Amino acid sequence: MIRYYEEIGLLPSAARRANGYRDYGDQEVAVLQFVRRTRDLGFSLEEVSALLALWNDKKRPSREVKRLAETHIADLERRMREMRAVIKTLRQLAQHCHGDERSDCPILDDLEKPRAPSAGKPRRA
Amino acid sequence: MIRYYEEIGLLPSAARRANGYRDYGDQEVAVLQFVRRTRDLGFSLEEVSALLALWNDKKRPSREVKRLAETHIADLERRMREMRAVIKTLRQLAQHCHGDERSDCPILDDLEKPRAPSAGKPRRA
DNA sequence: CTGCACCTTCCTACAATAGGAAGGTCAACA
DNA sequence: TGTTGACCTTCCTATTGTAGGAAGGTGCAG
Repeated sequence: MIRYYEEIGLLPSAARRANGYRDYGDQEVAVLQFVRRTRDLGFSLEEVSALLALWNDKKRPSREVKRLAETHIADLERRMREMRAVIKTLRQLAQHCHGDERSDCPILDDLEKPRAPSAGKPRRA
Repeated sequence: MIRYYEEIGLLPSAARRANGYRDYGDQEVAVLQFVRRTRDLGFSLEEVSALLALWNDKKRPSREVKRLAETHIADLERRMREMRAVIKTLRQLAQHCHGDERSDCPILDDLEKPRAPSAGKPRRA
């Protein structure tokens, strides 16, 4: 993955030791940790790239960082709302299903119906 | 996408008209709607495939359908918990950031720190 | 010396979807 | 009648990140 990050330009090319191995010092490790942390917080690699740039630019206004973070939060919140609606729908369906030996099943009956649940675009939230 | 579903065996090969075009009757359209609906509810193509099989098997016990649905619900709920934790963390970070011309930013300061937020595996929920 | 654990590059696959390129088909319209 | 335009067809590539195999090099410990 680190090699991939390097390849797409998210990370600068690492320094090499005499044997060709990548050489990571404290500074480089800090960058890698930064990337992992931002990834853990759900930022896309593109957003991580932007955050790295902001991180490296010691004089940028904090407004820019905050804006990026809030855009991401809004995105996560939208996805969470969609997810919540889906869960609600599914729970209702499951609730009405006997779940025993009988073959009639309101879950499948409902899935036949072509209506949409909530939002349209993102299928897998 | 339909062509892809056909290719991976999710859907049976569609009947063809004289000119080679795929021919969909009411039954086939119902299957397509079933797939779209299950996709909208966040089931993976593999799960959709299983649901289709259950749908086609008129004599299967509803228990099996319910089990599949509940497994999926549990999965969605897990992902939602992770998402909620991430959002909470991000909101706290954003809250302490001035968001103005000043360059000091607690968001970036925090991102340097290598601790993990909650779960480990799924990065992009 | 040998084995083993690492590293290197290159390439492939995965989940799903989107869309371009090149070509065929058909109905409508002047 | 001819042509335009909206479809369809297949084939191939890109996308977003991650995972891992294959083949080969490096270096340490026994």
